[in-house]
Amino acid sequence: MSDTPEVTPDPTLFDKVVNLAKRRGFVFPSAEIYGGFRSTYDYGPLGVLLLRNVKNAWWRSMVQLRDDVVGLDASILSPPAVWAASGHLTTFSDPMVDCRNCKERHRADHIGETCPKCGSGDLTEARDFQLMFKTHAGPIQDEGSVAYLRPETAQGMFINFLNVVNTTRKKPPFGIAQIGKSFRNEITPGNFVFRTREFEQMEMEYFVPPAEAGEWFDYWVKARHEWYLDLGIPESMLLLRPHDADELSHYSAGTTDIEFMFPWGWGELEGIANRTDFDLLAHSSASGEKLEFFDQAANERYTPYVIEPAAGATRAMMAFLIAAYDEDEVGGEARSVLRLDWRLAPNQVAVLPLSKKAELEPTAREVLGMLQPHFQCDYDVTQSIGRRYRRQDEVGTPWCITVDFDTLDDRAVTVRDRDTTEQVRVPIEGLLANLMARTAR
RNA sequence: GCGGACGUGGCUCAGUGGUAGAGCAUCACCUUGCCAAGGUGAGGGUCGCGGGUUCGAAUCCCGUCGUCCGCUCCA
Repeated sequence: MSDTPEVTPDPTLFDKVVNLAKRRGFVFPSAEIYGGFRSTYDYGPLGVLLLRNVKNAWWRSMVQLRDDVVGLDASILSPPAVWAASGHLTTFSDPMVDCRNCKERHRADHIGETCPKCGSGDLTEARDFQLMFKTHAGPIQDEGSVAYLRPETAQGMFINFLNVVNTTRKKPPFGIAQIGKSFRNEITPGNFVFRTREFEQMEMEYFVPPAEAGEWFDYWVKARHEWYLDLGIPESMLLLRPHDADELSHYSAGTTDIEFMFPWGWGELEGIANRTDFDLLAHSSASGEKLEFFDQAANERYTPYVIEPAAGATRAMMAFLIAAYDEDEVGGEARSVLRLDWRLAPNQVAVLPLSKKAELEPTAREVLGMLQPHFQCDYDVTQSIGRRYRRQDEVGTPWCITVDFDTLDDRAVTVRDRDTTEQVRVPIEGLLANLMARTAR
């Protein structure tokens, strides 16, 4: 913590971004017409595009651009045996006591007969806090039908370790990547989509020979840090924070968090953990299957160590939104701009006929049809062109294409850039090439 | 789960016991035609939900749901 950069959180930013997200259709509270449902959010027309782009960027960097990582999409419902073996059934269940005097809550196993804050002995009975969502698979709700919603996607990778090894010919070092929903009964969800009970993870389990665990750990910390930088988060808003020994989770021999300067302070985006052989050994002994790798060259059998970069997709989306939020003044008027990387922007291109007059529409639709196979496009004819540029700025659209009356004669359109507001006249026939060149940065 | 604050059209808010308002936004028409122009008109709220007090409740009381802040918790 001593090397924490000198960056100050900006609490007003939280309201601005949350308000923008709601007003422009990124994120809505779930079940809003019924009064809402705590800690759940729905992703609207622009939010689903942004979130999907975040996940696609992760998948591209972790799977598509590598030959040592393969993908997986495992089930969310799973039997108790998985969570008994992983340790979650015990460590995700905390007996808690409340102090009736000062109202503080503590873990029963962390305190004695008295409340550490006020010294009172007037404590409630220990109550069990089960942090996993429990349900029943099948219509009969008895003990034999108990199932859990996964609290992390990681176990899906571990229990499919043999399946992947047997079907892909991968050898350590190699990884299995997965994006999907996880569920935790957080005691205190909050800060918008930062901590929710239902959330989306982007996790990768990288299996390595035990002797190489240290160097791969460093490799992934660096690689993941660079991913956020590459997609536009300033270095000053990111912090690499190694965990102290006493805060390590039950499976970890070492963890480094990538934290982001949220409006309320530093918050975790991603944790890179050395899970050692904890999980494979646990499932091995619980299931009776040998979750090992046989190294032909060395003629030896071993249980790989696992380096895990585990990121929150919804948190990352929020971080990109906050980092991209900007305001500037045009002609004395404040305007807000999302300076999102084009790869993340909900819409990359907006096609805007200069006027609502009918003669512009066929050409504008022709341009739209030409760009849609390559870019997510918006099409907007309502109100003045200046207002439409600003609407697009506010949701981060990098490029606007304006079709005007000259276009009908010269077959050229105006390309307007979000960040520079510069305009260039481009022939329709060269438009796609012009835009492609803008994406190559 | 505890304590505090709060909940009025899509957004920001005014209205503190007498039949719901403003600005912005949205839509239509006219006008304009490259950086939030103007005009006219329209739609939209049983005031989070439920109950109570009262002749009468957005306004007072109780409950509940949700949001924010602080605790507790946080793989």
